[in-house]
Amino acid sequence: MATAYEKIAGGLRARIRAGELAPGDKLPSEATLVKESGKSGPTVQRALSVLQEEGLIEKRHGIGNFVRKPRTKALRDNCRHQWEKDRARESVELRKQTGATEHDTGLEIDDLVFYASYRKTKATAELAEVFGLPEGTPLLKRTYRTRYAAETAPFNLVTSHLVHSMVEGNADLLDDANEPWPGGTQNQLHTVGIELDRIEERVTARPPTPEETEELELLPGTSVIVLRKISYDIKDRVVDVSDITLPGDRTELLFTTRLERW
Amino acid sequence: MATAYEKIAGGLRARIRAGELAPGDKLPSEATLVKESGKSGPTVQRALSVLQEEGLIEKRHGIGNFVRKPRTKALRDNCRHQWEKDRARESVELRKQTGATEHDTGLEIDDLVFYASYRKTKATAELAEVFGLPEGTPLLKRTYRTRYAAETAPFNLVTSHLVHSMVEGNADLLDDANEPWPGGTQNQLHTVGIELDRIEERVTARPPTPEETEELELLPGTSVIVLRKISYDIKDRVVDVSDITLPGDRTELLFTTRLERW
DNA sequence: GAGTGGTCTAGACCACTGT
DNA sequence: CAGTGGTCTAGACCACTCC
Repeated sequence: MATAYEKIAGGLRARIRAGELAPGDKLPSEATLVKESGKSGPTVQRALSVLQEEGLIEKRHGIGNFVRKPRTKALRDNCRHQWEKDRARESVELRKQTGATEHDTGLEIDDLVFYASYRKTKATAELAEVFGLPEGTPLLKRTYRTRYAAETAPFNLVTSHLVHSMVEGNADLLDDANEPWPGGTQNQLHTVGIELDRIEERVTARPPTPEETEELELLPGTSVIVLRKISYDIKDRVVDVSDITLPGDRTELLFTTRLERW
Repeated sequence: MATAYEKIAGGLRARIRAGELAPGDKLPSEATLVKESGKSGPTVQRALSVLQEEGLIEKRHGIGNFVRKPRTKALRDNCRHQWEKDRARESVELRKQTGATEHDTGLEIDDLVFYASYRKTKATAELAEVFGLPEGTPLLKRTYRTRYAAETAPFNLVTSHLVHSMVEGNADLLDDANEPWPGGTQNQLHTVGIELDRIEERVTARPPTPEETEELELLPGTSVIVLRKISYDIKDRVVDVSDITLPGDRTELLFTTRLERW
């Protein structure tokens, strides 16, 4: 401790936490901080980049440094799975009205823009183990991007894997032109006689890769939530393995665990 | 784009991803990189600090820079709640054997070291809203640290809030000297006639604060998972609000959602 | 053009690690 | 002590934003 840049960063951090510098406020210019601290430009910049990595400030080139505002978080509720299951056997008309994402966000379907792309692949060793199938088993790999119509960045990156032999009975399921599919994956599986029993979701967090930063338009000082979702059918087979990347500053996951009564 | 430090970082990142530099391997020394790149020392250092923030490398002062190894993750399974509820009415002897944490990690109770500290506080505006009670309502604030006996850093930071008037009927519940309490919070609540109906867990992620980095002994380039756990009793009252901070590189949360049959 | 942040250098000096 | 990374400077020059 007590390096020059840590002192400068610590002073500013204290002022931000005390509310003296409120979210949205402009920090003193770097030139000012150089004068006040008596340290060099690069040292002041280092202090500021520490605060940026902590997610406390946002640097805007040519404008100034600002206290970062908390972003409103989109909720992703695990009741979405039961909700989607309930609708999987409804009529097309009803299913067309809204999907699970709209259910979470409370938005109309027109507020969302949706991209999907399918590809046939073979199971890697890692995926084969999760599916409990031999390496090289044909899979259908599906990638999705969903974003608000009003924004440019998607709010998640999704890669889903289905077992090819389980879904090839319905040729419509192999063509990404049919996305967005009314009723979602659970309805798609229903068309080939698959009913889900449970969904496992494994959650962890890490700093974003440069590619994720790019695609999700993340600011420096943001983490990503990484979610692996595994769907089991009523015969206890793994039918879908999805990897989902979510921006940590814009996402909140909600899981409700109901307990049996005494 | 295509700045000097980005090029150097990009080259090393590519070599790491290709496996040419495997986890645990030592990177070329900074002096070597200066020669190879023809750039200055600080520029090379900047490239390396980018990779550090991404969690790709680990800097060891006086030794070298190394490709970071993935850490083994402790699993936190939401079935722990039902498991804890089932044990809440068992005998003391049985409850003493293991707690929910041991259940998750598969460890013996002697492998864990446990700290707890209680304090009486008043509800802030934010907590009051979650509890659905007036601001200033007396609460029992409990902070916990749990760590492996073999390690120095705790694997989580927990702050739990109970409504004081709900638990003061049993004086033992107000004294942190009684921790670790066999059977955990659900048994504690059982002693004052409270049965839980469900648990809501809200999960998000962000970079750690300096204090969290310190307490959890996090390396630069690590995120934290922030979990707010809200416990509802069978009368639909909020009885516990806990905030839990977990290291992103050592933790995996597992949530299983069971679906109703058609 | 004035103001602000971003990149980069060349080199000094300090601190930690292992022999 | 040699090797390696960490901090810091003084100043040059570039890039973006706003007026």
